[in-house]
Order: sequence, then structure tokens, then C-alpha cells
Amino acid sequence: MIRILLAEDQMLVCDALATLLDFEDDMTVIARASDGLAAVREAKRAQPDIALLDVEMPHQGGLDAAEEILQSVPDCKVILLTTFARPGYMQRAIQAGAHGYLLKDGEVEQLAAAIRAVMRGERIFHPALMMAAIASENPLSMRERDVLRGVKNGLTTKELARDLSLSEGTVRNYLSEAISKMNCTSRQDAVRRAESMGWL
Amino acid sequence: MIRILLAEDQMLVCDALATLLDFEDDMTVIARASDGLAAVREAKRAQPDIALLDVEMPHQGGLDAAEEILQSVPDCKVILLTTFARPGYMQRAIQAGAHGYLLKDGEVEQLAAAIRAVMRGERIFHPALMMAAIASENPLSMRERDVLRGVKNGLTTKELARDLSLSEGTVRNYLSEAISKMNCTSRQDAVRRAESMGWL
DNA sequence: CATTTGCAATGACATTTGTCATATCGTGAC
DNA sequence: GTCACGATATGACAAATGTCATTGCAAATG
Repeated sequence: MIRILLAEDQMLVCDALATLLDFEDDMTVIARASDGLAAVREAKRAQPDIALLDVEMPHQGGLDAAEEILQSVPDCKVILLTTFARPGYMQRAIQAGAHGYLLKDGEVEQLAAAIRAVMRGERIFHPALMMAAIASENPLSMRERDVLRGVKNGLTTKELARDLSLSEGTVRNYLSEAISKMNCTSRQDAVRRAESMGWL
Repeated sequence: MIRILLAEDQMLVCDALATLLDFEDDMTVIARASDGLAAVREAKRAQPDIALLDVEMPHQGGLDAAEEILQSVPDCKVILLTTFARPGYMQRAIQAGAHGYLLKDGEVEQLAAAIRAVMRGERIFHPALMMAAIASENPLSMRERDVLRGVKNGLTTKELARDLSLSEGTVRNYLSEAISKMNCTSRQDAVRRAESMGWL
């Protein structure tokens, strides 16, 4: 019997998924969590075979929780589940050692099959995202990411210059480079694009 | 037997919810859709008692689909389901004549109970959102919404001025007013805030 | 009828943004 | 050792943004 920890912040979706997984002859949901912190705690307590983690959760997201679970519950295999096809997130998931990364637009049978495959020792990652992740190496330099992060946090060019000990012209130049690399026309658009690619 | 149309773009969530609803003795999911357009089409074809519509769907969202279904399938009662607690969206749902507006962070029993209550003729809206909707009247004028929509669609001040047959100064002034009303410091922030409040 | 208020509309002006040319440094290739 | 390249860093300048003062109009209020 495959023992599953399910982490999903939307109760309705959590209930529904748990019910479906319990339907499978060889699976049972033994623990649930509604955020990353709780997921890590439950993983340690219940020692599940599989941790099925939503990526977008409050307090601590699925990616961070995955990293911690893989560290502290070595026999637990981690599968991430998400709405968004973000190659950068999947890249991070792979680098953290996750065993699977699936999108919610798949069918239940696919989820069950993926869980079984992971139990057999396979790693299941969305093929298209695999290619996208390889194709889309993060083009941003460290400083470009620094300034984009500042913009994301609502800082002005002046404030960024102060925080990073740079001149305003330098900050503007990094932002301009980042805007160009993201194929955008404003710093806010560049932030969103970088985030959606998982580069920030 | 309550006949339900379920519209949800994530297949996994759709499958899971349909299974749970089919579990109820008095309910059956007779049709499914993965976007607003398909939801309207399926509502016309299958004539369900209840249309359960996710708000965030591609092509046409649940709110727009709700309006159309209420127009063209008068015996069908519409319940909207969403992740985001946006008073403005619920306001629109009420104004369109929807019979319910629920959040996905509720439990399955609550959903089933809401469906039964709506069948009995009740209207089920999230109490806290009701208060928030009343408290947060949309402060934006028509023109302010016009210019914010333009910004959301990526238009520059010049392009907006042309599209709306206004001068650039006028467009900037409306944007400035909107930014101020949203308590923001940039037009992009104002767009996001207005959207998150359901005012756009 | 006069006044007030909110909306629609405009342009002047200060500030911010984004582009561009430029310089320095470290690293890798030849 | 020289050269090319990418990253880091800077300031000048044109364009865009946001604020502000202002005007006109319609509707509501006294």
C-alpha cells in the first residue's frame, strides 16, 4: 500500500484529490497539510512513501518544502503538482532532488500512474517542461536578478542604488538589460516574465 | 437527482470534484467543460439543474459564462467557485443573477450543502465577501477604468490617448487619479490592485 | 437661482525611466 | 602576451510618467 502525504492549500481540492487517491487499490492518503511548513512537519511525523505537494501554497511553498523533506525524510519520494508550467520551477525541483513534477491539467489516471512509477524508482517530469527547461537557461546575470528582485519588492531606482551600493545610472542600466533580455518594455513586465520563467 | 454541469480548466481538479459530487446520493455530474465558452455550450445542450463554474478559466471566465448561462438557460442555477476572495467579482456575480459564490478553501460537505440549498431556492454567498463587497464600492470612474484596462493590455499613454480620443495629458491625469485611489505608486500596481479587488 | 460636487478634459512642469556610449576588470581562447 | 567577451559600473540624454493647477459641464443640494 502506497502511503501518501497530500499538501494542498485549497480544502475542496485537497478533499477531492484525497478521495480519488484513496480509491486506488494500492494507495492511501495518510496525512494532509495546507501549507509548506505543515507539509514538512507531517512528512517527519507520518514518514510517507510519497509526498504530493502543490507548488503554490502559503507560508512556505511546495518547492521549499520539497527541499526540506528530501533532506530530513530520505525514504520519502517527493512529487510536485502545479497549475503553472514554469520550467524554472521544475529546474529547481530537479536540482533539489524531487522525483516528479506534474501539472494539474493532467488526468487522475496519469497522477496514479506517476505515483506508481516513482515508487518503482522512476523519475517523472513533464516532458515538454523538460525541453523548455533545457532550452531556457536563465539569461539574467546576478546583478540583473538583484535589481529585478528590488523592483518586485517595490523599491525605486534610488532605493535600489542605496541598497546595492551602486549609482542610480548603474541600476537603470541593469534594469534596462534585464528588460531587454525578457523582451519587455517595462521593469514590472520584466519582473513578471522572469518570475513566470522561474528565473527570479 | 440534482443534475450538475461542472466547469473547471484543471483536469485533475475537475475529475476529483466530479467524483466527489457523484458520490452524493442525490447528485450526478452530467456534463463537464474546461472553459467558459464550452460551459455555455454544455449548459444549453444538457440543461443542468446546477452549473458549477470555476471563475478563473481560459477563453471565457466563469463570470462571463455565468451571465450567458443565466440569460439562455433560465432554469439553470449558477454557482461560482473560486480560489480568490474578490469582493468585486462576487459583486458582479450577484449583479448577473448568480445563485451562489463559494471559495475553494471550503470543505466538500459545504459545497454539497450549498448545492442543495440553491436547489431549494436559497442564494449562497460567502458571508465575509458579502461584507467586503458592500464595504468596498468601486471608487474608479468609467474613464479611470478605461485607462487602467489599456495599461493592463500593454498600451502606452500615447496609444491610449489615440484609442480613447483623448490627449496624453488627460490619459496621464486619469491614470494618476486611479493610482492615487488604489493607494499605489505606479500604473502597473494600480492595475493589479484594481484587478485583485475585482474592479477591473 | 446660486452653490457645491464629481467627472471629464487639458497642458505645464518636475521627476523617473530606459537607452546608449563608455570604461574597467577578470577570464578564457589563441 | 594579446585579444575577445561578459559582467560590473557610470553618467548624459531623450522619452515617459505622475503631479498639479486649471477649465467646463451636469447633477445635486440648499
